Amino acid sequence: MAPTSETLTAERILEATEEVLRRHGPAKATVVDVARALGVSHGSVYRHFRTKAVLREAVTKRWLDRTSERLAGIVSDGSGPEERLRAWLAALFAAKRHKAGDDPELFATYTVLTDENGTAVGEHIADLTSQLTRIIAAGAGSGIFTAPDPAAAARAVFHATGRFHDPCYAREWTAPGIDEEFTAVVDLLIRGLGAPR
Amino acid sequence: MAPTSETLTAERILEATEEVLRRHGPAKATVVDVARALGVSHGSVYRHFRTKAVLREAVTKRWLDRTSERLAGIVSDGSGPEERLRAWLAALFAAKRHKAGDDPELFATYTVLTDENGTAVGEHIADLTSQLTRIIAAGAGSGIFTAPDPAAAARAVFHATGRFHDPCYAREWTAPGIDEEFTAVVDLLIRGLGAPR
DNA sequence: CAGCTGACAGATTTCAATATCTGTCATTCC
DNA sequence: GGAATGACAGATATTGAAATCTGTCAGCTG
Repeated sequence: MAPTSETLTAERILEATEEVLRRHGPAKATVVDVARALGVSHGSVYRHFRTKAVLREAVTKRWLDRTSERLAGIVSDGSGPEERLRAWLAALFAAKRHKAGDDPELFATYTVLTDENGTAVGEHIADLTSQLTRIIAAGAGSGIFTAPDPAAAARAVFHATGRFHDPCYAREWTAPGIDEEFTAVVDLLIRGLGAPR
Repeated sequence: MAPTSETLTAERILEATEEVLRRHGPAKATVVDVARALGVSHGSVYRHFRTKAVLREAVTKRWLDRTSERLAGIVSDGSGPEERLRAWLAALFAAKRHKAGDDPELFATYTVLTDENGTAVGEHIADLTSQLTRIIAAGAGSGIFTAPDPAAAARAVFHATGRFHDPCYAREWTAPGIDEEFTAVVDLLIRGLGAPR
């Protein structure tokens, strides 16, 4: 709909694809739609992305990366390890919950995208657990946490909090009492990580 | 296919329904199929179950209850609270993993049934957390665990181990390293529950 | 000549007609 | 007379023909 005369870049295609996905949903978003939105032929899109699947994967990666980048800021903020871990987990929960709550349809769209795309999700999770590992390793370094293997501890914490960040639980994120549940799990985990007294 | 002349009971209908679901899958299992399997008219089935949804719910409940009952045995076995908690969580994981692994198609069928049936699932989860509560309360009573609110602690433990019993993770239950992940999470939780040293 | 186009083959999706199913109930059967 | 039947209306699912989409590529365009 906007036949801009700028040169066609992968970036512009990704933006247009996001827009088409937002408008039409994952099932009806076609490469032809994306091309039309850019005012080019669909053959041109295939010059930048070999297949529709590759294009969708790129969009998915961008979306996931935006969350990772926001959280990265918390990893090295000023507070102590325990506060930082709490803040990071709370921020992860808040980020996912907002994505799901603010625009449920768009969230459903991206849930479909992530489902069809294990690789991008795997990298995203690796990203997140690596951030968690840094927080826990710092805590172990300063004697606040006991963690012989910080990476393993990070994975355990990540898995144990799945209920508060995994999309398959999204419908429960609006349930009353969910914040208490979150706090209960995080408290338990932090007690578990704590150095013996 | 088996026009037995026994009287038609709810029990017999449930058995036939399980069989039809096993054979045809959740999408194609019809009330007419169930009636045919019993050698009766479908009107007779409606005498015992008001709607198809009610029938499916009853089948779902039976299936879930079978798991609950198996686990109930562990709640009051001889060992100490920590071992009992470990054994119970491991048994829950093992039960679910076997259900998923032994007959993936049947598991997929019941996953559809549980998805369409929040109430039965809710009761099943209430059942399980109540068993967990008893274990944790016993541990708190003998000073092994610290748990001001055993029911809340039980819910936290149940949520934190979701990765190892929630059907939405079933595809990861065959991944290598899953046992180490399970142990890591359980260790962390048990450390978190432990009385301060 | 680098980038774009649009026609094309095969795969996939849509849509409307057709068939089946759900749930009811007047009637039949023991 | 209590349980079972089967015909029925409306809802849902299946099917196959037509439309659309994906991915390719020979040729156009600036």
